[in-house]
Amino acid sequence: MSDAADVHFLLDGMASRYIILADGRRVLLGFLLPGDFCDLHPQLAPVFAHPIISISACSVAHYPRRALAAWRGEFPALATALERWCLVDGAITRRWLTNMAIPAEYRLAHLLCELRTRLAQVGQADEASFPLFLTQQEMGEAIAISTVHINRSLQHLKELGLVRVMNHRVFIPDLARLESFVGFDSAYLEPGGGAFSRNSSAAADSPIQG
Amino acid sequence: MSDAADVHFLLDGMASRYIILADGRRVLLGFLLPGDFCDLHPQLAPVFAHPIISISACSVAHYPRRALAAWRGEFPALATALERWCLVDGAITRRWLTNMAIPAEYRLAHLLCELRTRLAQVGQADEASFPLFLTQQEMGEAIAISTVHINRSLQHLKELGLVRVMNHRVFIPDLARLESFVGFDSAYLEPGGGAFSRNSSAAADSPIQG
DNA sequence: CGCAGCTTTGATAATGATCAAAGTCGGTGG
DNA sequence: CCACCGACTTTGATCATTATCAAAGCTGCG
Repeated sequence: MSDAADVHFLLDGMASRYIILADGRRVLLGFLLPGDFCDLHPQLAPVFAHPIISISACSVAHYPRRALAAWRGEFPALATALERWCLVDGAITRRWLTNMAIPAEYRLAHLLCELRTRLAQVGQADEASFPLFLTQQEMGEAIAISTVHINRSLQHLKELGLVRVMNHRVFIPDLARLESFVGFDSAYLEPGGGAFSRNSSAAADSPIQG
Repeated sequence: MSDAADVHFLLDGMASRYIILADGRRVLLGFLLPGDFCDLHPQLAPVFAHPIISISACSVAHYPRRALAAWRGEFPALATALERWCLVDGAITRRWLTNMAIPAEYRLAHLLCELRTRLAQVGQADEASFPLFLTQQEMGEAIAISTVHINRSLQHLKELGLVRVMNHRVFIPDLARLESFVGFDSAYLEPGGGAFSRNSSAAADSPIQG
């Protein structure tokens, strides 16, 4: 079907970039949501490619690389879109890295905030809930936490009344409270957005700022 | 001197991108070595900028952003260089993220391997040694490990005979052994390089592969 | 029904953080 | 030249977070 020389673009579903460690463990390096380019980078350097798995059923569009390269000159808007995605992708990765310094429970809450915001950007989430087809094991692989500990962290978030989960859907009774709990600021996900965040006052004990 | 609208380019020294957590801790998100662009991204989205500190005395060149933008069309090679740097930068960040899943000692060893390779690329390291002006605290901030634990991990690497440190210089008695210890593969740092790694056989117990 | 995959729970172990204090070293001022 | 100071490193002791192991409950599905 699709050629290795194509560029892929996720239309629907959820996928993830990953890497396998020597001991067999898998590390998820990011999630791809509808609208994201799957493999932009490899056009310059195949060696950078990370394999991708689908998390839920996905539909994908693919364009010949050559055409894409040509379009970049012809349609500046496309070039901007590509660059924009590179930037957001990089910002997300740096945020994940930043979050490795905060405790498991916060990292999990942050992941949920991030996914909700990104899904909302593509019309698949609102303030109160969003679909999530990750297993707890996959969540663990994404934020470098054992499955057992994910389970306990999630339970604690539930006990705190910050989230609820029902058949593959996360419910958030009070989004502002959840976001303030982790000090979540969506600025890094909104390159077009203003330079100032809405979420200006995080809780005094929330682990992130900046 | 330099205008906020300039693009900066590190000529000499070492600098680091960082973020400050709510509890005051600092997280280093990457190191900038000679030849690296300091703040390419912000031209599209100021909100993504992470502050930068100099680790050692640095010299920096700055170009007006507008000129750079213009040059991109005019000189494809420059455009390629910029993209190349974006890719390497992203690859490094993803590798750091990957490494958060492996134990402290390996993470530290990996950082040393990475810095050596990058410094070698700009003629500031050879197989046996390289200059390093990081304090142990800064190393800890880079790989999310407490200062005390960095000290102990480093000591252990010394005991294993993998590294030695003398006045701001890291000595590596046997580079192949150190790299195989962590399963270090420099492919992600060499976008121009072949698709296959030289370092094909990592030690059976090394924590990274792929 | 019964299996497979996922979640949940309990118990124990390991990694790494934190706290406190002492030791080293280079530089600076008297 | 020496004493002191500040920044960094090292050590010891204790604590916390998180991993690991093992087993039992769930749940959807063939």
